[in-house]
Amino acid sequence: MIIVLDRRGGQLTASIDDGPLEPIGDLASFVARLEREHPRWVWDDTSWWYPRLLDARVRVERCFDLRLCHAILRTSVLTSGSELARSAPSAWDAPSPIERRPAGDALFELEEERTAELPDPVAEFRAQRTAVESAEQPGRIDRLLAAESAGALIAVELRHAGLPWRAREHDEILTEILGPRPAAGERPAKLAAALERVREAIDLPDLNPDSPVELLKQLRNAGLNVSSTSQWELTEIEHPVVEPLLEYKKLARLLSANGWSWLETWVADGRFRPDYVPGGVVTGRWATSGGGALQLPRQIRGAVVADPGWTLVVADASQLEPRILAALAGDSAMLAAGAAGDLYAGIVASGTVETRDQAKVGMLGAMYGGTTGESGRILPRLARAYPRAIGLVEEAARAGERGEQVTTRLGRSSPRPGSGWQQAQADASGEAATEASTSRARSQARSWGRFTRNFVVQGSAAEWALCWMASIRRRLRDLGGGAWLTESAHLVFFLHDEIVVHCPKEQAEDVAAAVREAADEAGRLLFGESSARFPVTVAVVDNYGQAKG
DNA sequence: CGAGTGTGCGCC
DNA sequence: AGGGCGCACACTCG
Repeated sequence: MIIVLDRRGGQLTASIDDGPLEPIGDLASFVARLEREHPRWVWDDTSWWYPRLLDARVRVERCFDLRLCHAILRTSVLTSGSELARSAPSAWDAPSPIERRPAGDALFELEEERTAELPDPVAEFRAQRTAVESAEQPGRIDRLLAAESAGALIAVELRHAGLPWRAREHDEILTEILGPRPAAGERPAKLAAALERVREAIDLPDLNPDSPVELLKQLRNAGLNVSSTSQWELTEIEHPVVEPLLEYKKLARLLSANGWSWLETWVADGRFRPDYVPGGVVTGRWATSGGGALQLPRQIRGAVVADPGWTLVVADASQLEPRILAALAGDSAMLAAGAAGDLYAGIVASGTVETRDQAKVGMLGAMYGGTTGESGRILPRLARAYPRAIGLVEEAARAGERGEQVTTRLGRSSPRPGSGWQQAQADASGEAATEASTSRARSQARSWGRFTRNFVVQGSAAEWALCWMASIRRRLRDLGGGAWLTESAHLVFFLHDEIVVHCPKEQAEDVAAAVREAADEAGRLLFGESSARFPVTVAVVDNYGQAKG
């Protein structure tokens, strides 16, 4: 059963299995009643519809998020011949139609106006189905649309549930590292002490360390040969100011990014609720807004504490990206290296490199396009041992340098380079080409090649993660046996290749098993019965800080 | 005064 | 000459 929901003009209507649009009355009771038939709900934007349903304690199993699916179908090479991809940009291509309203901000008029202008979801759904059917392997892109849409549901559920957060533990961590919370406008004791040592070391009592421009000037005055104040450059320098300055920067970073004001702004009622943005990154990874949820430093993860009687199941996929690459390429030698356990250890065991760190640095360099230093030296050895895997990323890079698109396992394609890029390439090969324009074009081409090289791996890994999470969600729901979302095991955090489940203690073992089975299922969804393995590390802990990452 | 830009650093 | 982000802060500009 397919049910398309429409909210144009502020009027809620529904079309069931291609029937006419009819008014639905109360949204939550309508959805709750029909959900028993296991329909696929089709709507313009999950982030508009689903929070309302969850607030009324109504969950749905599956949906198509037309806006997210539209973005995929417009760009994918698999559907590039379709009407949907060839027509002019429409309202469906508009960026982020819904901004979260700060509490108490009355933007009601604005929203009314917007609803009136929304495009027709029924027509859009038909166009999308036609586009999918036109694809060479419709199942591939259809799986991507389903996964992307499942992700949209999960994103709203994550925010609804929130990440359990203890202000008291957070404060203790900050006090331990920075000293007690100071009065407004003052530096915490340990930060002030580090600054004092910096000022002594270069004898500048009124140095302002928070201004990179001034700091750089002063460091150069003091005789340090640096071109920036970044830590990677400072660590190379032998000077008494370096140690205290790096210490200061570390503490200042914690204070400004995740200090007491962060806590007051983003944590309420014992929960941290960021906005997750599925499809927020071109590669298909999620973005977040509000509180920097995807950059939570390890230092403060100890503030994530399970409720009494509950526990956290933390799971991350081991060496996900190189495993994805091995599977994409069907590189049997690399698949074998990952078969026994740690993939990097397997590369060492094969005799390709000497240490685990070399294996890791070399693989990361291959996937990111690193050419210098250690990774550049190791790459030739990897290329000899794993020609298919390394060949796949090299080919993706060459395609990008030619301005071509590349495509992930399930069919998300990289964007075409912008007009500026194409113009630069054209200029460099034209009559009036100069040495400068040629070299600029080369540099831009290589840069785009590094992007497309990484796109296939990062994007396919993001697809695996979506499938993994969707499977976890389904399994947790079965475990819950009818209990409401937050009253049984549920997802509370997601970080590219890592998830956290909050569950009653007695469910922990079942949850751990579900998470592992879901990883196997995700591997099959992407790669069928390949020999690719996707092991996950699972930890059952009281607080997130105890899970080793 | 707010908007926009650059720097630096947190995460994967 | 290393991919993808978001955020805070300093700073500039209108």
